[in-house]
Amino acid sequence: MWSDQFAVFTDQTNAEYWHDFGNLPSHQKNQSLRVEIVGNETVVQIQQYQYDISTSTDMEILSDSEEDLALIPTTVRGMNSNKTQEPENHQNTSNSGNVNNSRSCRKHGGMLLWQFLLHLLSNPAFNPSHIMWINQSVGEFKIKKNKEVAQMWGEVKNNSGMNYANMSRGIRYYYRRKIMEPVSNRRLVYKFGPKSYGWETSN
DNA sequence: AGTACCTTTCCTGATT
DNA sequence: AAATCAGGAAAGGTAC
Repeated sequence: MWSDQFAVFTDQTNAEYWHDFGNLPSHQKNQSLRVEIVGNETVVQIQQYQYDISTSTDMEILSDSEEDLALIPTTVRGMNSNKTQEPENHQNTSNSGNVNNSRSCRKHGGMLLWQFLLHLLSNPAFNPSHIMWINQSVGEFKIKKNKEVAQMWGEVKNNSGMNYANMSRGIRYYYRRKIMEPVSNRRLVYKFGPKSYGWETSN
């Protein structure tokens, strides 16, 4: 359920990135991705199928350093696409390019827990069935199927012993770091904090 | 090898 | 009563 829309790729420095194909139709999903650094630009090549550049002109590459989430100038090229463009003056359009929820991120020994939750929230396969926004404008969401979500988190981490108690402890450790903020008296409700990003509805 | 970071595991006690 | 929440303590895993 997870791997068919998820891919990991590396750049020339062997840094790993993950990419979530979001709502791309299945025939457009493919594991064959390549990343090159050209000048100050990260070029992502998607091979062996037509990638509709018009729906996702640039990829969001999120830094995992805590200070700021610089958007790395990025070009996505479908190798067989006729519509391949060469934007010489790339633009850091913050979220507007990700029409299909396509999303990628520099790896940090795998996805982080809060990014995993955000990923589920942006995927209609799991939102609202397993997890849903309560108030997205303030980052508040509810985990509806906590056991299933914890098990999925275990799949991501290759840990079959993961359960909700352990996963929620990880979330609680986010409070001190302001990645999440506590929500009192609301069971299974959590809230993203100022140190997380990517959930804001407007910039 | 050492450290920093991000959990994971286990726990006790409180709350719903 | 069972599930969930709060957070301490320690250990694991990864990256650098």
